[in-house]
Amino acid sequence: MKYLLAQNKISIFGKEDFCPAHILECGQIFSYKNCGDHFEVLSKDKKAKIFETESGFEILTDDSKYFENFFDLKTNYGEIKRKLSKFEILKKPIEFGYGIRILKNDLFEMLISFIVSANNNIKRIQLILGRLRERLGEKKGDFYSFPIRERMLTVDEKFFAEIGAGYRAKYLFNVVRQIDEDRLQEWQALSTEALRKKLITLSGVGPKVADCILLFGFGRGDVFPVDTWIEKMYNKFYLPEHNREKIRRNLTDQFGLYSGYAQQYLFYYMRCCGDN
DNA sequence: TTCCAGGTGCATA
DNA sequence: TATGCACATGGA
Repeated sequence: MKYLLAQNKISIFGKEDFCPAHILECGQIFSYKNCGDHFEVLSKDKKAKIFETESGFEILTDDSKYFENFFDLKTNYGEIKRKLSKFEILKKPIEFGYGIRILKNDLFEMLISFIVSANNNIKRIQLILGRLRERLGEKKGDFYSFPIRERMLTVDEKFFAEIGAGYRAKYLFNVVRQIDEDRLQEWQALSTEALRKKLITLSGVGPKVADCILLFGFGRGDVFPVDTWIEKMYNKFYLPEHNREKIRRNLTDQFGLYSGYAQQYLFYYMRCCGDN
């Protein structure tokens, strides 16, 4: 995919490997808005607006370098889709979600966001994270940044319950006392398995949340987060199985280094047209 | 009213 | 190591 980087703008040429609706609505990010004629995306303390043009898309932002990495623009998704299309089960999902790209989002934001996501629905996750930004973030013009860890250390468990986190309030209160942004960055040096083990030691982080952080933050394509939708998919298209660890092992065995990409096409397809 | 949502923690055997 | 239950909340 061709694109051009300017000071305040990224121009995307072509629409085959980049679709804002697919990228933002496939459940890997919760801080975005469909504004009708454009999308708005928030990541950390930054914002971008995406407009469709005749030849592709334009991403308007103060930090085009950040969003070049965020949207993983250097990776060739045409090639990934070609490789994965060999699997019969992925043909329709890839056709359906052709414009998906796996984001490289902020690590701390992913940690907090996916702890909130556990046993929760996407609408409510968005609501809770929006309140978190408004209450603890910094005002940046017309939006609020995602709060930094230091700011989250200043509130008690009750605060997280008040913004709607429910029983996950305790996890959030604990996890900001276990970890900081610097430590997360350092963990990038670890192997996926070692990193996964570290993440699972954190409060509110189990196998599924760890895999989401690995995929959408650390850019590890060799993980396959198994949630309720993937379990449904597996039971429909593979075998009757409710042990999520077994499902995970079988799917990572099948898709290897491309597990995370396969997972996103399948997840998006199941959520949008699970009845077909 | 009950079920479900991008599950995890903890007790028990 | 494996299984089962409790856990907030709001929409369908």
